[in-house]
Amino acid sequence: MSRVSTEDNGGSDPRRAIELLWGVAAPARRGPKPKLTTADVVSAAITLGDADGIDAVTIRGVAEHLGVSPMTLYTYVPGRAELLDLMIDHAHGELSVPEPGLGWRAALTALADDEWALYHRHPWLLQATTTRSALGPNSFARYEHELRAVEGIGLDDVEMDAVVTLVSGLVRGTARSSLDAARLVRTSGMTDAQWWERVGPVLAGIPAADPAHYPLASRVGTAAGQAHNAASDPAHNFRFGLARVLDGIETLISARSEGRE
Amino acid sequence: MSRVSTEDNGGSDPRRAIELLWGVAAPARRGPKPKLTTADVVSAAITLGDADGIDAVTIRGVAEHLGVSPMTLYTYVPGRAELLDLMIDHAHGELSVPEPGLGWRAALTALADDEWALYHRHPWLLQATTTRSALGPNSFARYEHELRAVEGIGLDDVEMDAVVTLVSGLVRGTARSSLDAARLVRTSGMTDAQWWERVGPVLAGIPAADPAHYPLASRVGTAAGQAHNAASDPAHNFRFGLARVLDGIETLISARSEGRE
DNA sequence: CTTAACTCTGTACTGTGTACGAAGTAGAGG
DNA sequence: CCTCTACTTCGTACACAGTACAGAGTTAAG
Repeated sequence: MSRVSTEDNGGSDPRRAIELLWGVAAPARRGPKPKLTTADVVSAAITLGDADGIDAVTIRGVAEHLGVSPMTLYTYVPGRAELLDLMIDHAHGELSVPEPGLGWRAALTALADDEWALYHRHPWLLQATTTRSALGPNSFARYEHELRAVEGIGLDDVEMDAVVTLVSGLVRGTARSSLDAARLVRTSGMTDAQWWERVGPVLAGIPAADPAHYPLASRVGTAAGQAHNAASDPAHNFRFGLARVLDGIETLISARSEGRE
Repeated sequence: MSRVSTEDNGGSDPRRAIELLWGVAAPARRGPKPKLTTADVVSAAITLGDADGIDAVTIRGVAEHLGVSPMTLYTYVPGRAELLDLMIDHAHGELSVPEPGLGWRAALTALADDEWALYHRHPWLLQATTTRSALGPNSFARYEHELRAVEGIGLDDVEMDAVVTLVSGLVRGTARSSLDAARLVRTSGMTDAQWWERVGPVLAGIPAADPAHYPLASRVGTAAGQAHNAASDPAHNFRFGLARVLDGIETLISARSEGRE
């Protein structure tokens, strides 16, 4: 199956998974010396994922990369799902903390830029579901830093949570488009331009697809396409979206401070 | 593999796929009467997807549901990837057109609500990648209607495109969280509350996870959790996010009209 | 009637996660 | 030192994917 994306865990024992995330494993008291560590496995998996996407992160693949038989990995990791969770939290450890004293707008921008870059370094991050597995130390720390950026600007706790979730969601969404587009170029071997050269004529031969039926779509689509030199420009969508979202947050903050004065 | 999500096409012949999307297939001139139509296959696939997610949409499963052998489907559809594309465009046909004359804010809200509902009716939509396959008639029509909502309010073409992409991206992102959360409850058999009952004690036993290390995160996380009666509330995130985004767009529109006056 | 196009299907190949059980290793208890 | 037992490693095997291929059966065109 030519598969490409978000995968997730079934309902395995959460205890073991959390202990692995936080690195609290009682070291083995007996038996042969392990050849590997859980960290080795995670790091090999990340190498594979960076190179060829989440689908390349197979038990067999990781094992081969480590020079070990597939079943050996189950000593270090309960299963593939938990391995993905470990990869995710590990990658989030690469995120840097924004300089303090930046002001909420600059701080949120820095966080967003950093996250955007992270997803582009590790595209598989957006191919794996996070829900409920954001319980690792690095994910916790990230949330803490995001909140710090919007603390003391007149929002209540629930609003602070909503604001950082909103910004983070924007980054995830636009980065996802960006990565999907890049992957499509790779897998299809065609750039956007080449693709349209192939597809344009086919579409032109279909009466129902006449641009006259979609006047706005064809005008605006063409304009946007020319402005960006591509059918879509996720980086622009990211910057544009962030600007709008921050403006919207600003409006909220103003409303709150007016209400109090 | 316990898989859960966005999948996509490799690099198959786009011509056949587009002809299927637009329904321009030269009917067979010879041979036995087909038992099925492509529409039958698509509709069976959607039934399966609605019931059990994208992973339930297997060639074998769809074939069985239709009472034919698996290989038979390849007469109607080039492969699984193209079947997903057809499902996507078909589902987008369910979207309604907003009443005309609503004003951009109400119109965008109506579009967003409609899309939000669509994703909840057909959760598999967000498990399948759309990029470059948004070439079907219903996807085209949708883009046209979105643009109509923001026409004539002082934005240029590139901005109009960016605005509808932003709103649509917000819906996709928040809906995705919503569906991921719902699926997790289903697959794990635990509600959010039950989950935290299991996980809380484990986390409490880990020194590094001491709330004191994450003061803001624990305060705000707790507050948000209590306010929503759940660890996260995607529906609230959707409404909150949409309000912020629309405010941000309003700021842009004001800036544009001031600049021109 | 012949032929060519078309539908349908059984078999088979590759690749996946992982359950199971056997084999080997090394510290703990005596 | 010997034995036990926890531990690591790994070969085999199973269920389930997508789909390539080849053959059999069916129908309209010439």
